[in-house]
Amino acid sequence: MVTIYDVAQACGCSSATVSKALNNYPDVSAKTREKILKKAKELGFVPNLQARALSTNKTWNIGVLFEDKSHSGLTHYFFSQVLQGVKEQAEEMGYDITFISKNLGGVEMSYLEHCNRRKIDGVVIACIEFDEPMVQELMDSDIPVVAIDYYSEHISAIMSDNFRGVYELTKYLISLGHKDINYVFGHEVYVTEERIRGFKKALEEEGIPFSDDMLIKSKYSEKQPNIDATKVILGRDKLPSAILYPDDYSAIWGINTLRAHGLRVPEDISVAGFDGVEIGELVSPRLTTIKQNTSRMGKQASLKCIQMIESKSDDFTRITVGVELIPGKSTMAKK
Amino acid sequence: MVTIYDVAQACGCSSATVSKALNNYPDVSAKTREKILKKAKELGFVPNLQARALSTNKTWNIGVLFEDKSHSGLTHYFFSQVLQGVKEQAEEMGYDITFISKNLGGVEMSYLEHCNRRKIDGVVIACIEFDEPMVQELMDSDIPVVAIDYYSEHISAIMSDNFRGVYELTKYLISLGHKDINYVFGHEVYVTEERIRGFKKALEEEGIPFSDDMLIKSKYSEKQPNIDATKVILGRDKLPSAILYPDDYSAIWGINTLRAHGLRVPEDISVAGFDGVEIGELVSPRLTTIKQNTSRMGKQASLKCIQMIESKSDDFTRITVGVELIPGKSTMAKK
DNA sequence: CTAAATGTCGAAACCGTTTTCGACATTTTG
DNA sequence: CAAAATGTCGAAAACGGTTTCGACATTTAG
Repeated sequence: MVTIYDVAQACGCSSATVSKALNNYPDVSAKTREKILKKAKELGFVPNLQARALSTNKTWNIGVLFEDKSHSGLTHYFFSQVLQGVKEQAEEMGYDITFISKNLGGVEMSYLEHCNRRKIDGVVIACIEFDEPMVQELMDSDIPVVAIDYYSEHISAIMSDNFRGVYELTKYLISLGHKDINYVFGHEVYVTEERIRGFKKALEEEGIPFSDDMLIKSKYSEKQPNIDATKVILGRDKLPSAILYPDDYSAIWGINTLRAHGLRVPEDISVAGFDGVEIGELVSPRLTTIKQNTSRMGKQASLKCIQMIESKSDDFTRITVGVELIPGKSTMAKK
Repeated sequence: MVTIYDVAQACGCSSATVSKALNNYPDVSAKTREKILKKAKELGFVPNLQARALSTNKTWNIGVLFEDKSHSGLTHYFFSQVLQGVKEQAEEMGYDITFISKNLGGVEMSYLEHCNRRKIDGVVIACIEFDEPMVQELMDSDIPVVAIDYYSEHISAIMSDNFRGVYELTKYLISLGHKDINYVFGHEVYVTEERIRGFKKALEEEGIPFSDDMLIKSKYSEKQPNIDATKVILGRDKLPSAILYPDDYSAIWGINTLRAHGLRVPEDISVAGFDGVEIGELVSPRLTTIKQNTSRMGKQASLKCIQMIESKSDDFTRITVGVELIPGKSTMAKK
């Protein structure tokens, strides 16, 4: 391995000067700088990031907390796109991203300790159980943290405009003549609350009375709970004319369940999803859904995280990313 | 930040002894070890990985090359599962994974240089254009490298049993009475060659003559090429009774194209995919496909990479991961 | 022309570990 | 009991950079 000392020797100068030349310090003459850069390239010098980090205390590394708890791989269909955004933006700005786990070098440890050992510059948290004490510990630390789809007073966060999403979706259904709408919703976190708020708001604005049984509790991205929720609806005396599901996958399971029960979608009942993952395009009928701008969410997360790192400001911000209504063929005007 | 020196001072011993105690060296008495460990915990000592890496030359870090060139996100549906396997296995063995890009700290560089700066211990390459000179440079370096779905004489690689996959799929179709089978195949890489070999072998064993026009060239995971390929088939005088597509997505686009042409699947024509991603389950008719064991592929990649790192052996191995036929409803017995 | 300002460089300390090797104390062996 | 072996520890160098501060040379100001 050729070091800064080798370059110094080859140039007949000190390591300090080499370091300065390489880092564009002003106090090195153009001539020596030239010579040093040339020699460095010639010798194939590659700076050692650990050594540099040791003295600068900056690793150009942002950690990502991302667990596929269900091991279903399904959560990936949404979050892997977010992750791609995180990755692209970080790379563009010169940062690497590495996953934070509970094990380093064979030693079990908390997420925070992992970050501290690696001297991670900042962290993006996505797709994880935010209530875990370990996650909270990390968010409470003084490492810059950006969360995706999580609400807290003292943390920067990126979220879709969930309120507006469901609001617009519901308005759209109402505009198609639907009044009897059910909303199968995911587990109770802030994101879900916002969506339900959007649902109620749309109903209210259109003068449709809300009642609790319009809401059916389910889970995000899980098969059985959504099949069960659908069966609950099917067991009722009077069927709604439209159903919203927590996400696109759930909607598809819902559609399959409705069909198995002899109902046609959208002729007998309209169905909409949420997320706007590619699958909605492929399935027939093409799913009506709200598309989240996953790439933008990821990029914003990286951007915000890096801003926090570089400004050393610990001011937190909540950034809302716009969503888009995708009218498909799984919904139609009520007859 | 509390360092090893702080611990040493608090214990009234030298930093060397602290280091030894922490790393289970034999030449430190049980008593002092106890005291050191206790004090270290008390003071909240967290070892600095960069400092350690500087002297041990080991970073507990494996790099991952993973580019979503098409930006479609689609490649992710398969590779994100592989990646999950890579991640899980690496984490279990104490390694972190970080993505390798062409930019570090705002400086453009090759993948190899990136690895060298970070002193990555080893690399897993997946989902990338292997022909790129930069990728070749990395594979030719003396960093341990494991590739996924790539064939080369001097590189360790993980691959599905592609030959057997298409072989069994074809045999299955033949067992359903199909003789007139077309194979829409992806771009020409080793994986594809193997699959075509499996296709031919199955035909041969069943005494069905092979002809070149049974093969239609297309691309993996891309919409238009597969629609086009399907149209080529539709334009022929005599339609086949079954079509194999390069992957599940392509199969679905194929099905949609066939339907748009008035054909029913599977009644008029049988269709099969490849990969076994979840979407095949959701779509109707449920797709007949070959399921690749993505998780296992990823885990094997990490495992092999770490073995190479730790044994310092540069012997390369090719590991083949078994596949599974998933009979669905997109194929049926020929009438 | 002298004093001050500026430009260019290097010695050395520092970042936080690991590891070698020798010193010393203690125990074992003969 | 002396010699040898063993156990326990620390000084110091090494890993590969960055950065401060002072030295010296050169240019500018007065």
